[in-house]
Amino acid sequence: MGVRQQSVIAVVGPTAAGKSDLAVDLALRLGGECVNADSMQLYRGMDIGTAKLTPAEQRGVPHHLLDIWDITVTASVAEYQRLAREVFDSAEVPVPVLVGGSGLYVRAAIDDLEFPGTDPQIRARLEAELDERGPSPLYERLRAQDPTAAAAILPSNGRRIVRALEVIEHSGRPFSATMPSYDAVYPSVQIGLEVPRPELDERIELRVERMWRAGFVEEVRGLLGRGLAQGRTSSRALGYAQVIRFLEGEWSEEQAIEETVRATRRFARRQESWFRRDPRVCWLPYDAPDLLERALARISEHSCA
RNA sequence: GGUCAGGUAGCUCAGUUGGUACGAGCGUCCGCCUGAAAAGCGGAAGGUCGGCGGUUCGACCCCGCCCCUGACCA
Repeated sequence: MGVRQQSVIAVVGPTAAGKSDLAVDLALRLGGECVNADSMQLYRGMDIGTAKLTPAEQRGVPHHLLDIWDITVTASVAEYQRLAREVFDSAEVPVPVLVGGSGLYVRAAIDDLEFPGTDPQIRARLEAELDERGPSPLYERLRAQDPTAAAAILPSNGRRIVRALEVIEHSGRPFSATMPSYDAVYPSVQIGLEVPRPELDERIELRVERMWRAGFVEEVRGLLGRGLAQGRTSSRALGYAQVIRFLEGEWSEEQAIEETVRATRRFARRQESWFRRDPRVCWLPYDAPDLLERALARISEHSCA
């Protein structure tokens, strides 16, 4: 991995805060290019429900890592990390503007995170066991094999227990469950967009309604014909999961809308708590009239005073 | 006007045959997060049990009156 001279600019924050637009503004001013850090916008065909910028909205700024995965493939942070770093390292991208609300993806791109590999066989076996017996026996095993990891993972979190056991078995080494410190491999300036809760909640509701008016249900119907329901990651995307339940007759359309709003708000809270934790993020009010100038100022300071 | 059902956490509702409300789901707040991360997981705060009076050592649970909601009858 190369070490850049020029910082990576990252625009982070909760969903519906206006990250994409600010990223384009920044790219235009800095002669940069956008790099997507939104796990769902990586999928081809998931446009309306992920609030993907249209070509017109991209305003001529090149966007990387959009539409690169088929909806049937399972997402992978490690794979994303490789791709993002390829872009960062490319000479043709002078100023990368990383933009997206997937916290882990942002960190995978810029920070010192190493993913210890995966083994489909082991994974499948552990997952089957989780299905049959629940997390307890798996957790007991983890406690015996890697007490440190066990201490950091809750006994009820089957998913993380499985991954820890997978890593131990696959790599022969303990699963280091401790969060790495915030060591950037790529020098970066992170701009966080801050939105007061009531406004954020309202924006989310409006955005969901706008998606429906824009033909979200039709988009999902089309994707179902291309295997959306089989996509392990894509079928669980916010809004998509809810529309699927509507189309399968389990929920009314009203219910699907309400649930999408609710789930999106919950997600936004999780995003906030993820990004809040990172001391490097420079928070700016999303509606500041001079938002762009302030963001540029932070970038040139290269710090968050 | 009468009869019946009901008024318990922000919301929808459990529950106590009288002894300090085991409440639940949702919502809210907070947190965790290394190959599914728009996923997965955890914690906390919320109630003078409609009002007033009575019976009782003691009432959210019993009695009376009142207020509100819904259904039905006139």
